[in-house]
Amino acid sequence: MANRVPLASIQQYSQEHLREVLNTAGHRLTPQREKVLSLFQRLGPGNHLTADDVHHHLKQSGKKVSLATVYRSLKLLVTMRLLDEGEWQEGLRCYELRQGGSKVVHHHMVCMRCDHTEEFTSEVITAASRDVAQVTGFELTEVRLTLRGICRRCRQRSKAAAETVP
Amino acid sequence: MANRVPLASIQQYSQEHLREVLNTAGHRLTPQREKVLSLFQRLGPGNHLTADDVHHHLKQSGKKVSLATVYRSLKLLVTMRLLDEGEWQEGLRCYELRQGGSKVVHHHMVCMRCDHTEEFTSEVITAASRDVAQVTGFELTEVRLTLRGICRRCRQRSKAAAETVP
DNA sequence: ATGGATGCAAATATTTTGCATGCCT
DNA sequence: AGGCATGCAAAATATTTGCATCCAT
Repeated sequence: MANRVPLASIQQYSQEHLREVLNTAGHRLTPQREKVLSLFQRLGPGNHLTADDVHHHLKQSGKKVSLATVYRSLKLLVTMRLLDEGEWQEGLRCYELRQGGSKVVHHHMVCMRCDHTEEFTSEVITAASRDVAQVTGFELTEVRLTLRGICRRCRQRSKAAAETVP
Repeated sequence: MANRVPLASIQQYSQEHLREVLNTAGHRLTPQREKVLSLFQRLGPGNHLTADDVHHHLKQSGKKVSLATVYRSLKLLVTMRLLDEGEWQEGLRCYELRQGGSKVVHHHMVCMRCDHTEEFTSEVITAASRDVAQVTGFELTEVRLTLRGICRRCRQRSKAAAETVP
């Protein structure tokens, strides 16, 4: 039987595609930009990295890219819609691989206690968002939903603690 | 006929209520904290201010609160659930008055061209969020949805421009 | 060739913190 | 009174920018 590769994680942009995206917008595909993006691809979708994280990861892999360039690259890759920017952990500006060009919308559920982030998709929410946008005459580019609360694991943990010390 | 006051905007916490909320959590109601919060109440809900904005506004009103204290107050008021924190304009950490203690959830629709922000509510989205949370065993505290795109006004403006120069 | 991109370091901007003093409870 | 809160200034972070040099197109 052939190896199975989860469809959802096939998100490798070919170098050619990357070059085209950048060139079309008057930018260049430099080794640094490639390194930054391929880091996100290596880690897979759902990983949230700060500029500093990216810088460290790259340094550890022996691929040195200056922090300034990391900042510039992240900003560019966001405007190129290859990455998404968000603040998932309190006060940290993070980046993640963008999923299939605004087709696959995914949302986040963040535990305020342990900071664990789960992702999910919801047709209902996407549809509802489209409706709202349409009524308002808004041309929708991006739907981002974040649920915050306490995850199952943390709830059970605190429940157990409460029962131990009644 | 008596004066009409839009119900939705009655969001003035009394000093007593404030004091109680803070004291219960072991904090104090200081003039500074009151000033910060009352600024948000003066401007009304739907206003997004950075720490620096708050500092300036207060300074202009003759009420001086040190920037450090503004930072400390904002952080505290967020944990007290009196304010909400978010990044609506690219790269700016902003705060706004929290609406009716997690009962009235409101979402944001941000125009990427003119940065104008509209707010809206959606029962469908709220309900769907609750469902997702329940299925996952997640105790939901906060639902935050942000739609990004181009607002009607900007779309019309660019359409008009396109027609002028065919 | 040539203009955008990078690295470095310096400049800015943002946020946090130590400490003496003040003031809410 | 006692301890949390403030102001100030300094420190720690985070992000941007000027400029000489490099390199993708």
